[in-house]
Amino acid sequence: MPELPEVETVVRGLTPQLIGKKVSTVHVRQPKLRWPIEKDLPQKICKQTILSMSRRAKYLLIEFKTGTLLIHLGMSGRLYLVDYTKSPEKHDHVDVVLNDKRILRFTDPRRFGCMLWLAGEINEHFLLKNLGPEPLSKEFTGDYLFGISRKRQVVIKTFLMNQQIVVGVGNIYANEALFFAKIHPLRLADSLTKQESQLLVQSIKSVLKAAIKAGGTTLRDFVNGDAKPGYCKQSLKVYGRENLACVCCKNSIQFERIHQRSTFFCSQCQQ
DNA sequence: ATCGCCTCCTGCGCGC
DNA sequence: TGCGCGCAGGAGGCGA
Repeated sequence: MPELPEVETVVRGLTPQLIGKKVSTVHVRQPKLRWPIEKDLPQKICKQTILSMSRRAKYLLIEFKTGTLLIHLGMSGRLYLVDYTKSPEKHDHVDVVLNDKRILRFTDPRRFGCMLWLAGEINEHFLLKNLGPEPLSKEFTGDYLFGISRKRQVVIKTFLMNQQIVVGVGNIYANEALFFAKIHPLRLADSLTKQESQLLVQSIKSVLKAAIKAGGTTLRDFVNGDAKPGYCKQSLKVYGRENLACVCCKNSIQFERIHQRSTFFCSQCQQ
């Protein structure tokens, strides 16, 4: 489900609901996630008050006085509030029960997500310390992308999805941003000109901003915290549109698997 | 240091 | 209707 816009949507939806709430109890039904949930995680956050909530890359961060709860939604994770009377279903792995009789519930069928307790300086944590800049920040510029891509012999699409280069760009938005920038996904990172780098960075920013504005992209059954369907499949210009007409030149959209990931592009528009 | 491949896991849609 | 197969929004780890 989640790339940056989806995670951002979840954070924005949940933050006002969670700030100031106190954790009553925590139920961990399935600790086997991407990294196992530590046995003492419940006691770390019980009786503590949620101070704030934020996002770094595709990680959700819930801050308490003594540390931070870090959550990643993986491919299929969801984090949402339910009434405490709603009984858990098959993939509802963690319930954080709040003092207002609501439950912050973590559901993740594929279990590629994670939930970790970080004490102290979070940016030193191994999952966070090597992350690249936020795509919507002022540090992410055409000059930056141009510089960091020199001598890099990886195809540009894979390069964009490398979280050490820039965070938050997943498979859908990598496809979309390359289409907007008219850059072929199989180009080597090193081959981009400065001008193309500028255009690509602008494309990434505008694609992500539009998706955030719409509340994330809905594929299959994803709904955000308010149960709004969000940015829809119809807004995507290339992703999932194999053999359909390019919105720009009417040529048919190509499909290719690049590094095990579905890639869609217009071979006429994207050079 | 960089790159490519494999892996974790379940659900779903498709073809037979 | 049921079965087997391949694929799905992520990303760390390993060997070359």
